Amino acid sequence: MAGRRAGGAAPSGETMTTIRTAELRYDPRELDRKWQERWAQDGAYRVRDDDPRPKWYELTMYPYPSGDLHIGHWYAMAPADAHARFMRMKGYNVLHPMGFDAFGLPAENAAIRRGIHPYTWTMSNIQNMRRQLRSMGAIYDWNREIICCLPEYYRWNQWFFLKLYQAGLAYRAKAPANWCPSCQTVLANEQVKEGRCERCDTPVTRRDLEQWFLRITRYADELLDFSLFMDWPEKIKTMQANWIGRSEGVEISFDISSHRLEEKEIRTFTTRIDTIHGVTFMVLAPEHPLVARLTTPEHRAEVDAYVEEARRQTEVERLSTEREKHGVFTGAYAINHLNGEPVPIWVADYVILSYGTGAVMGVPAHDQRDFEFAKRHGLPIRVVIAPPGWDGSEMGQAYEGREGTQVNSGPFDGLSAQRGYQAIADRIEERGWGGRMVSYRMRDWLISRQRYWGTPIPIIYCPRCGTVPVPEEQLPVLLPEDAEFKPTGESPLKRHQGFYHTTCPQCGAQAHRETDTMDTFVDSSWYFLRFTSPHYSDGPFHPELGAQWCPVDQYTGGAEHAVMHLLYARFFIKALRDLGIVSFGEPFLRLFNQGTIIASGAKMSKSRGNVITPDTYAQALGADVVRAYLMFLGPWDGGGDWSDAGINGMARWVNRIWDLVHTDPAELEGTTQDPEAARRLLGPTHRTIKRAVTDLERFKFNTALARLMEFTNELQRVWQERAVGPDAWRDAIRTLLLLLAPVTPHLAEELWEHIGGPYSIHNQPLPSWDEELAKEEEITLVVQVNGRVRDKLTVPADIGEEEATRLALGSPRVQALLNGREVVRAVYVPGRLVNVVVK
RNA sequence: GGGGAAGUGUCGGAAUUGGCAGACGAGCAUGACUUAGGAUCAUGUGCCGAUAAGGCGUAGGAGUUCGAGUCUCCUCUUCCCCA
Repeated sequence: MAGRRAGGAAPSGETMTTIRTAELRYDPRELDRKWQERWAQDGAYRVRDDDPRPKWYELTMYPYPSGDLHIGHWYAMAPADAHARFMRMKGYNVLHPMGFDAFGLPAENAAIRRGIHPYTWTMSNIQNMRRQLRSMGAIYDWNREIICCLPEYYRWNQWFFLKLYQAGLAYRAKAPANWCPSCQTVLANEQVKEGRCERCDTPVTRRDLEQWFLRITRYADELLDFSLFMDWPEKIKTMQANWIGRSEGVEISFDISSHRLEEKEIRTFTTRIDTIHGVTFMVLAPEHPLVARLTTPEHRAEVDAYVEEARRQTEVERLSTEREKHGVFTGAYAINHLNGEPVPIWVADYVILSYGTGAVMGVPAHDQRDFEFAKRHGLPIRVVIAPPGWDGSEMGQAYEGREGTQVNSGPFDGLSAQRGYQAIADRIEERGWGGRMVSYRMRDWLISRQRYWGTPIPIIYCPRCGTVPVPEEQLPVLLPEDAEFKPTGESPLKRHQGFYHTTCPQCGAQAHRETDTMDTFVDSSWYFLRFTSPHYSDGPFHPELGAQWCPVDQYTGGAEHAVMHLLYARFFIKALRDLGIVSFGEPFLRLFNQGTIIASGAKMSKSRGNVITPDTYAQALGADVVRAYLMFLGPWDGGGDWSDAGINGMARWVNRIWDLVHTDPAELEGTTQDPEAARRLLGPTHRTIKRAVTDLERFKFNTALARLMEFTNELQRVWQERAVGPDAWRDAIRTLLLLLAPVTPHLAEELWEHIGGPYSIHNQPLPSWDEELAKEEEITLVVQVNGRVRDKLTVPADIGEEEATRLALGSPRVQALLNGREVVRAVYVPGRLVNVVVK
C-alpha cells in the first residue's frame, strides 16, 4: 500500500545519475551478492510452522506494484526488517512476509493509455520490484509471497463476500455516491480528502448509483473500543474515533401530514433537543427525496434550478466555510410538535444528504451556521437558552454553549438547559415523536468500483429470482482476460458479453452478472491471514496456521491509512470472528507508523525530478549502508530528508568497522600486564548492549546506531592505546558484530565469517548485558551554585550525600563564589549533582 | 472555524521521573599524509568576549521551582486531522 499514489510509470533508467560517494574497503555489490545467494541457497529465512520457539508475526504494509522501488519503500521496509531480524535473534520464530497489493487503478490506466493489459503490466512490475526488494537483504520468505490479483487469492475475496452477504453484512442500495470524474469510479467516503479524490486530487461530484456496501456501521461501537490491543499510536486511535464520530442525541420528527404525501413526517437528528423551541426553519439537502414533492408550484422553478446547480457543484465548493450560507424556500411548512408552530422548509446545500438524515432543524440562536443562514434570509432568531448573565438583548452571533436556562420554551421554561434536554427528550418519547438515539458520522463501507482491475463481485441478477449469490463451488468468478479498456464510467465487464451473460444458479434462466469489482481495501483486510498459509486451497487460510500465527504482533506502515485500511481490517476481522472464521477480534496488536521520506525538503515526485532510487545507492555503497543511513536519519516515525552528503558518513563508519574487525588481536599480545585492563572494555560493552537493545526494541534506530558509533569510537581509542589484551578485544568485536547484524546483515555476516564465527551470525542469540558491569564506576558530579554550573568533579559512582556535599562545598571554585555568603542549603541529586543555594 | 502534534547550533537530530543542553552524524575550519583529494588521520566547531574572566542561549513573553528544552498560562509559526 505504500507508494499507492506513485503509480503509473514503468522502470526507468534516467535516475542513474553519478553520485559522489565515499570508497568502501570492500566491493559492496559482490558482498551483497555473495550473502544473498548463500542465504537463498540455504533457505536461511524459510519460516517453519513447527518451530518450537514462540512466534512473532511482524508485518509491514505490502506495496502496490507501481513499477519501481522508491526510497520510500526502503524507508518503510528496511527498519521493519531490522526489527524483525532483531526479534529473531531474541529467540522468536519470526514471520515477516512480503507480497503485492496488485489490484488497482494504475494498472488499468496504463491499459487505457498504452494498450498494455493490466495483468501484464502488474506482473512485470512485480517481477522488477521483487528483484529490487531482494537486493535489500530482508528476511522475507519468498515462498510465502502473495499477489492479490491472482485468482488463487481473489477467489477468497469472493468467498468472504458471500459469507458477509449471507450474514446480512453486505447489501446493495441506491445512494448518492462520491464520483471521481477522472478515475471514472465511485469512491468510499474515506477516499475523499477535502472533497477531492484521494488518489488523483480531482474534485469529487455526486452520482446516484446502485452500490454494494459492507455494514461496518454495525461495528461502530466496537471499533471505538481500543482496549483489546495495547500499543497503537494515540494519534491513530483519535483519528479513528473522530472518523466514527459517535454522538448521542434525539431523533425528532416534524409533521408534514398537511401536505397529503405518503410521508407524514420529516425525521431529523439533533444533539441539542433543548433548543427545539428555537426552531424557526428547516433545511433539507438538495438531494433529499422529499424536496421535489414538498415544493409548492409557485416555488418549483426556483427550487429546481437550485437543486440542479447544487448537483453540479463539488463537495469542496459546498462545504467551503468562506461561502455564504444560502438556499431557497420550498413554500412548504412542517409542524414543530413541541409548540405546534409551522416552520418554513428550505433547501440549502450546506446540508449534505449522506451525513445524518439530510434534514436539519434550523435553530439560529444556538447554531452559528443556522444563524448566518437566518440573517441572510431574514428568518426569525429566537433565543431559547438564556446564557448566564444574559440581559435579553439581541445577539451578535449564536450562543452554542450548554450552560443556561430554558426560555421561550413553554412548559420547560426555567429549567437548566441540561435538565431541559432530558425533560424534552422524555416528552418526545412519551408522545412517540421520536426518541433518544446514537448517531455516527461513519457510513457503511462502499466497496463497488466501476472498473475492471479488481475482484468481481460474485452476484447474479435473475429476472425471476432477483439477486442471487454465486454458489461457493462456482468460485472463483474469473476476470475475463479479453476485456476492452475505455474510460466510460462503467465497468468494462458490462460490455463483455461472455462475462455479462450467464444463467441463474437457482432457476437456470437467462441472467446477468454484477459487473462492479471490489475496492482493493477488501484484499488488504485479510491478507495477513493468507500469509500464514499462502498455498492453501481449501479455504482462505489454513485454520490451524491462522490461529497459530495471528493476530499480527507488530504492524508497521504509513499513517495515511488510519481511517481506511486500518479501520476496514479491524471491521473485517470482527465480522470474521462473528462468523466463526477466526477466534480473535483485532488484527494488529501493535502498530507503528513510520514517517515520510522527502528529498531536498520536498516530497519526491517525478515532476520535481527529485526521486531517489535506492538501486543507485545500493549499487554504489551496498544495501547495508543504505539501510543503516535510512535508520540513522532521525526517529523513524518522523520521516526524514534524504541527503547524499549524509550517507557518506555512514560509509565512513562502515569502513571504520571494517578496519576494526581486520585488526590482528595478536598485536595486543603482552601489551599490558595490568589485570584490570581486561575490564577497560567491559563497561562500555555492556552499556552499549543495554542501550542498543532497548533502543532497537522500541524502533529507536537512530539512537541505537549512535550508541554503536560511540562504541566504535571507543574501540578505536582502545586499539590505539593498546589498552586491552587480545581476548577482551575479541569479545568486544564479537559483540559489536552481533548488535550490527539486524541493521547491516551482509556486512555483519561477512565480518563474522572473517573472525571465524559459526555460520550464520543471524542464527546467533543477541548478546545480553550484565547490569553490574554496565554501571559506571565513576561519575561526573556537577556542582551548581544557585542553579548555575560552577564545577564538575569526578567521583566514585556510589558516593553518598554527605561526601558529595562536602566535596562540592570544598571546591575552590565554589569557595571563591561563596565569599562569605550564607549557604541556605544544598540540594543533592544522587549520582548527578549538588546545588548549593546561597543568599 | 474546531481538535491534535511540534518549534533545540549551519543542517539531520540527542537529552529516565524537572538535574552537565547540543550525544551521534553531516557540514565547515586548521593541520598531517599525499602527484592529487570528493580518500584517510588529528584537532577545533552554539553565540558574545581576547585564546581570559565572565555573560547569553532550546520560537517569543510571563510564571512555578534550589534548579525548566522538559511543568503552567499567553503570543507567534509550522505540520497533521476534521469541518
